[in-house]
Amino acid sequence: MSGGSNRLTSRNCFTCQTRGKTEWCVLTDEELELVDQGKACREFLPDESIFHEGDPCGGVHCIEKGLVGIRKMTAGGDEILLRLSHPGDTLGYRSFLAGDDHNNSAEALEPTVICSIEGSTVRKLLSMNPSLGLRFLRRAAKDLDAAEEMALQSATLPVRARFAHLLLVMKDRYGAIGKSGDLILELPLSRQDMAAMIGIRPESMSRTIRSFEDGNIAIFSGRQVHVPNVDKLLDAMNIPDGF
Amino acid sequence: MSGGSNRLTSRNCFTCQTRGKTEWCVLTDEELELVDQGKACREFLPDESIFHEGDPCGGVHCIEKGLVGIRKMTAGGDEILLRLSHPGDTLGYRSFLAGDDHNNSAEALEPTVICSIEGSTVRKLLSMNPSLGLRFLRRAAKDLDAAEEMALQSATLPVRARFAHLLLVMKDRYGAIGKSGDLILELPLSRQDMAAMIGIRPESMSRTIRSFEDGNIAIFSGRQVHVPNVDKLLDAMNIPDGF
DNA sequence: AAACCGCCTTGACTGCAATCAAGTGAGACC
DNA sequence: GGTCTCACTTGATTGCAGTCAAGGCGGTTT
Repeated sequence: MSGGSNRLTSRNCFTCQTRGKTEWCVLTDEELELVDQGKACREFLPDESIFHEGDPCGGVHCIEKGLVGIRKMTAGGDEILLRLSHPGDTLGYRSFLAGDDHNNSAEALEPTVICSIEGSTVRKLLSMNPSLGLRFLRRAAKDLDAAEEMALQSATLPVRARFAHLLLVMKDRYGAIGKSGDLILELPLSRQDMAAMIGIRPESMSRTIRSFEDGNIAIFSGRQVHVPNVDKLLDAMNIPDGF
Repeated sequence: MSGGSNRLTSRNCFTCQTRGKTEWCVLTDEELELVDQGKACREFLPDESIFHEGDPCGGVHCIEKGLVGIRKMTAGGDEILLRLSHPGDTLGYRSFLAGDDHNNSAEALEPTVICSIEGSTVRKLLSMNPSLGLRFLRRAAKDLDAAEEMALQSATLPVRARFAHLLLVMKDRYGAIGKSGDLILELPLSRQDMAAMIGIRPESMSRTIRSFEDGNIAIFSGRQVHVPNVDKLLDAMNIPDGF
């Protein structure tokens, strides 16, 4: 898939740092051996494509290291960034299970290592070890929740609120608490990718950032964000409604 | 859950008409006996609530008959209709699997019969019969796809396009072909529920309908829709983009 | 019959975000 | 150094959908 400049690399599932936190943690040594034999690992640089919407889906892809953006586009060429995927996340399981082609694209946002597992191997594992399926089921349930939450938001909330929400979500993974209880975010995204995450144009992103700075809600410099008062950010989420 | 006027009724899983098309079709007679014993069936009239957002999720609910709307609301009180669920669909499996409270509400839109299955029974079945989990996994994959499609649409497409898309989706289940190749839809929804499905206000729904009628794209009378030319409806989906 | 209610429609207005158009600044390449 | 490109910003304008307000229509109640 996606023939390109990405390089083959060699990895070992048994010593994989991230495996413990993934769906694959339930595998026995014997089953893991199967994965280790059958996988193919590659390195991707930022902006390199891992797979494209419409590509046939021949298996699943596990992120060992790096950061991946999942994109999806409309017929008209508008694109949104559906979500970010992190080490331990398995990509393409949805399309694989549904037996469809990939219905979205995955692209490295940072230097990334991906281990790809053949569909036949995955099928074998699912029938050998029922726990694996249940793990993925739980994972799908979570993803579904997130997707519905996002649909709800982009259907009902104005841009300011969506952006405030985005920053608050980012806090969990990319935030750090400063000395005086303030919040520092080190975002992994460009402005246009942030715009794509909440489904707006870059110009609107720029203006929204400006308005947050004017209101002292958050100060942006490059990809670093300084939030003096998290409560003000929470307020920005709730402006539209009177409760 | 949802104590109300809904009435108990008695059903038999072994003779259930819809079971063959559901995830439960993989159960053995022995396993099905477990379901049949443990289930509780109730009848709901239109507008009656099956469960509410925030209710504890004690199991899953299978629709035997009728039509159910899945709603979700924002902090501000705005509500959208996420999807319709039909006989054979199992409600609440997401919250159940994730171990959360219900994160959306289910409400009967037509006279409906619901069979509820205890969480403990479901857990037992999932461990007895691995195929059941895989079935639900495939189902979750499909739902996830639909949810992402919807998120994409409400983030990027204008109201006209979203409504055209809705009508086209409705075609599959509620459409019939007229004598001259035209299309007749018998919608199961009020105008305000259609508005809630695409995340707009009833006023905007009304105006959009009007504009479809003015453009001879579709004629509405009550819940019946007459589409003289499906291609025009397809066009309405693609107006925003130039390709 | 009259009053009421919820659903729907219509009109006037407002405001938010898209669009169009320029301009800035930083890094890559020659 | 110079220019090219690309991400980002800013400004001016437009247009779509939300809001507010009023009225119609059908069904039910009294």
